Amino acid sequence: MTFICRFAPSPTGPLHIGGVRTALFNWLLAKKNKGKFYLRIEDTDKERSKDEFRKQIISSLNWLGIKHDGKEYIQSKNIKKHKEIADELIKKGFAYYCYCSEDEINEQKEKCKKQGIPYVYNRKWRDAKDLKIPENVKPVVRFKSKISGMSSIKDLVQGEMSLSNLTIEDFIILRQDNTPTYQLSATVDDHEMGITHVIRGDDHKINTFKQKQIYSALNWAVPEFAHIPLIHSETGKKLSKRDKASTIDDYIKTGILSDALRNYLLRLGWAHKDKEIFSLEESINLFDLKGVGKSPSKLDMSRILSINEYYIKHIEEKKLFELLKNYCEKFNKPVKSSKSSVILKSINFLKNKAKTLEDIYQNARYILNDEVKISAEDKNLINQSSKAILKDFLDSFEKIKKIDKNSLEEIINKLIKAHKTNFKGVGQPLRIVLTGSKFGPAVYDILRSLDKEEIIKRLKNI
RNA sequence: GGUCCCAUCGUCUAACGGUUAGGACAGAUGGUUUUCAAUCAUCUAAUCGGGGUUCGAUUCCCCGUGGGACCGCCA
Repeated sequence: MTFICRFAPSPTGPLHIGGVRTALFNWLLAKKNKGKFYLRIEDTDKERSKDEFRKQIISSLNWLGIKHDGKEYIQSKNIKKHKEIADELIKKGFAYYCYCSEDEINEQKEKCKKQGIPYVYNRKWRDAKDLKIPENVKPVVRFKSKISGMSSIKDLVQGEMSLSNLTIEDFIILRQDNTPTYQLSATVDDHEMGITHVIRGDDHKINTFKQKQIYSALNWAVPEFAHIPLIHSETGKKLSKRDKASTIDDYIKTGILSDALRNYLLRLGWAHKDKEIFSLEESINLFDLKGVGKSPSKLDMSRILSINEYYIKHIEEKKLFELLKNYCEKFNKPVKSSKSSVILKSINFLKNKAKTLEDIYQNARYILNDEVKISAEDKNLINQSSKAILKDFLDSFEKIKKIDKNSLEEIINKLIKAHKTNFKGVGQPLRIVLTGSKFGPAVYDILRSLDKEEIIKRLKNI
């Protein structure tokens, strides 16, 4: 069996992390089964669709490593076909013109509200042979939805879902301005693209019942559906664009690695035994719909950071350096080319206490900046005796020929004895003077990553 | 409100109807290192409630409770 999957976002806003996960699951399923993964831009809402969002969606997907097969489908280009299908449905008696004005509909809704009963369009024009067609109303086209019995769908994630057909109204497939609605366009396009598996958010469950009726009216093969639970924000609500960390760009800016985010998203609502870390290859091989849970899951930033930390520590250092360089360039954090080689050489310890690329950058600032700024608070930590230690250090340091662990250890151990202190007594003031911070890489690492003159300069600065 | 769906540590989740209910993140404690946010070790912590079915229920069924989604001429 061939698997043809798709991701069909509308370019009405930046892609958020829930959408990314939907795309990922579709892509994984396609790759696993050596099928196809298509991208369809659903841009039929002309008012809200923006080309910049289309671009943002594609670049977000690419950043995660998700590439669609073939060229992207632009839904609006297929409108003519959608209309033809609407006509066909009318001819075959599966759809009809409805001349109810918007006022009339609103009236109905009001009435229902007052009576406390749920609104469903009253199907006034469904079989209206004797009704007089009003001249001043442009009609919409409605699909003749089933009015009796039950429908059920075997969902690959949700299992059996069923509902009474009466709860589905005669939904609109062609608007007053003769443009197709989502229910029609998506169904026609999925059919034309030969989609075999639709993985989408479970907010589409009801749509599936509607769309399935269109499939059967047209005698089209119905694809398999898998409705995955939505991702909730940390506060437990539906993820919205207002949530801070909701778009891919937010994560890129934080300094999250794409492999880490892919791994996190994969494990959110899906599991394979006790396994936590999945390489790209393992993701593809091990992913299955059976492992997807039915309940919504909350976003957990500390977990994202933790997985990110893992990837930072485990990927090849050269690659990490490239990622860091790109990150700094993108976010306007200057890295002089003269410092580049030092950073590359030092990345093995700069990454040590870092959860994000931003953290690595912060750890590297003492290399990148020529001026060391020491906060007043840290300056207070350097008292008179610390100054004496630093001075003695400088004297001995200037004399050594080669900066290596042995020579440095010798100096520092002598100082510890001479000043009757411990390593901290020497190490902390040294770190503050050299980096401007109490925290950071090991003192020996710092000393070996800076030029001798630079160290002397900084030591004299106190 | 109507319809549909869901329910295991704080979070993500594992567990052919039989496990001391497991792992990871977070949290706590302790060790180590050179400051620590690194590292190692240990610990705390869950089957929403009530009924069934069964020798036995986290697992199956019903009811309740809680949460979510949908209810657009948006997608």
